[in-house]
Amino acid sequence: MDRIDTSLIALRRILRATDLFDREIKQATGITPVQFRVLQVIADKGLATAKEISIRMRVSQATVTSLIDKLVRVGMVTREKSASDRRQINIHITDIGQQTIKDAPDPLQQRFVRKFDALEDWEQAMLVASLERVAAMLDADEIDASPVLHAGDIKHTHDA
Amino acid sequence: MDRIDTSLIALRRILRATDLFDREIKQATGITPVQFRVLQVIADKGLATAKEISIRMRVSQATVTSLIDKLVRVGMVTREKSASDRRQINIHITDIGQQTIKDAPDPLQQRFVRKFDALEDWEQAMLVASLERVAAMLDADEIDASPVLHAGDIKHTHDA
DNA sequence: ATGCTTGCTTCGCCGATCTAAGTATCATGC
DNA sequence: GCATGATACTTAGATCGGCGAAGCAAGCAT
Repeated sequence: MDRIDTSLIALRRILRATDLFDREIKQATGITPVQFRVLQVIADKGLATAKEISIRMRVSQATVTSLIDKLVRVGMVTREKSASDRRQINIHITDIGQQTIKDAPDPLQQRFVRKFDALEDWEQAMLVASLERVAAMLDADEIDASPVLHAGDIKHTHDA
Repeated sequence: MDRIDTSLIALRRILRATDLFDREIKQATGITPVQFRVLQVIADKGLATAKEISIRMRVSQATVTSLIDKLVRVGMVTREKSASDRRQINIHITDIGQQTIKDAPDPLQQRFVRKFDALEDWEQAMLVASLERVAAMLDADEIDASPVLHAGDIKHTHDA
């Protein structure tokens, strides 16, 4: 088996792993991974408009509306008309929502951090370099700097 | 320490890139990414049973049935009862299906292969090692390299 | 004031996914 | 040989995420 195959298989394993972690988030939080992501986006600044969310998640506003509906229903966010522009709706995260994010285990990252810490220094350096390399290889050219990822979005890190 | 953040960000970029490629597949092939994956699995050996597919893709058989239905409808695969075990249905890929895969080879793979080939030998070796390492780090423990994974195998963290 | 634009919701639809409940077939034990 | 149970698949019915089109409400521009 050549290197390319090996690499691709490893990549798929990585993707699959994130996929599995999606399911864990669902278990842990009671909401779906997608809804959780919305919650994260809102939590990022404490509030957000539907438009912002739809852009960051690259889905339609219609989809955002229905996702917000669900989060409102379980009391994790609230809708409030913007004072400055009454067309806009500010979506605020509630204490419950905040707590949900805080309690969410985020196993993908935890696992990664734990194992990463255990590596030798040179190995860490190699991994970092390699991951960046691969990311650069795969990145579409026009990707903006603030990715919001699927797969439950590896959170915690204030990404740049 | 910053290496972790850097790594996580790179990981996100990788995941995001694959997400974008999903959409490209849809565009290029006319079928959905999921259906395309089914097609790939079948193409892998020329034929497959529903059971095999459901295991490899980690979805229920019911899901596979409906996906196969769609591929049959567009003439990319055919169903044929197995001679040896008449409970089984062998799903064969048709010329059209074959052509679809050929014409729309996984763009992720394409891009990766192209860039990978351009790397120095030592760099290729490093990437392979690193990707495998990361995959191993992220893989749930009970999930292993090769073949079988049931949906039921996925452990949900009760206490850990 | 009239009309265009923007932000959000509603509506009707589809795809992927699941569980539960079938149907058909095989494999075993008696 | 046949009843019992396991296997392989399909059907039925549900939920969720997603979309586009149409609608409504509020700003903006001329």
